[in-house]
Amino acid sequence: MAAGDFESRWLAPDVNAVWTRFLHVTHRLEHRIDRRLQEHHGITHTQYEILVRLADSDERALRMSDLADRIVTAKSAVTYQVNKLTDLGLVERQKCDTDNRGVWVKLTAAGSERLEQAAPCILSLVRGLFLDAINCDQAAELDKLLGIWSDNLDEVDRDPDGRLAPEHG
Amino acid sequence: MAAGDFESRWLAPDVNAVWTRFLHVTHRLEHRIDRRLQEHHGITHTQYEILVRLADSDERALRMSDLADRIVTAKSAVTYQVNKLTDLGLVERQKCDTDNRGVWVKLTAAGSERLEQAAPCILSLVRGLFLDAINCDQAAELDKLLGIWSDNLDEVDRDPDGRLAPEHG
DNA sequence: CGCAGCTGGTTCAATTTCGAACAACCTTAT
DNA sequence: ATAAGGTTGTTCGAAATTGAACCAGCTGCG
Repeated sequence: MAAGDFESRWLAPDVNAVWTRFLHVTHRLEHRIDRRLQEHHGITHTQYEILVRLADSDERALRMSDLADRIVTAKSAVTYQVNKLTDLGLVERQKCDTDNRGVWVKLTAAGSERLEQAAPCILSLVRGLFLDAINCDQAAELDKLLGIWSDNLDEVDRDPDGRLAPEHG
Repeated sequence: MAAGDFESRWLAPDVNAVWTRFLHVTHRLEHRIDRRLQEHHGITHTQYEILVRLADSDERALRMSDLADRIVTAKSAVTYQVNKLTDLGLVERQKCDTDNRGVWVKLTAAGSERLEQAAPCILSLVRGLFLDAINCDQAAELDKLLGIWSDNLDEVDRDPDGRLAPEHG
């Protein structure tokens, strides 16, 4: 088997190591944040992310689908979690005047408060684990990489099985 | 509120953006790989990862706990998935002679074959999405970052709530 | 030896996620 | 107007994940 042949079906060992490590680290990060959040603040990482996205938005409200896009889950999962958060009083649904199908999910005062309680704890964790390790240049570099990956994902979303663009065509 | 005060509780906007983007991209990647794997090869990403870890190991076998560490899930999830893979004939359990509690999970010929079928499909996706975007220097840089993050995670695992080392102590 | 404590793996109930199916509503074209 | 096609959000059943409880076997110390 030719070297190029090998390369085309498998990954070079070092590159493979980076990928494996990437998966491993992202999973561990996710896991650790989730655990900290649940133990100290009684909410899931998903729920926390919903609160954050809402707080970051104009009017502190977002549409269900918009939320689903931002936290990258199925719509049904958003319905499920918004129900939970509503029960907790951290979030409320409001009718959408311009679209009768639509629902605005809005952060309540209690939700805002809960977020402000939880955020420092999580942000210090994220800083300690993730951000303190990189300087400005590296952050910029990483951001650039993330941008490219994101664009690539957009492209794959348009053409999930890569039929349209066969090898640099 | 002083600027430093703000900084200590929240993240600077640009750094925050990197973190948000990181979460978003990693979730999308995960999601896309999972989907491709299920549609084309009828196995989950978790299951695929198990096969990969086994294939990468001496004797093409690993202990249950070892597997749990490598794919970063609860032990019970490994039990569940190994049962599924056993039903599919892709994996088999073997007694451990040195420890009667222990179980070796071993890749079967069928498992090996299935992995060889699925791998190119996934690797080309990973390449296209992730790896082609980075050159050697960037890969090295990323690997270094991942190493630091991993070390930080090790440290947090030893001291989950950061009581022992209060602020650069 | 014998017993306390630890580790490896499974079982179980509870939680979360997913995708498909669905109903309601918007949009566009004719 | 109206019919076709796309969106929005919910419901539902199936699958996956988790942590706690548990048993069995190892380890170390008296």
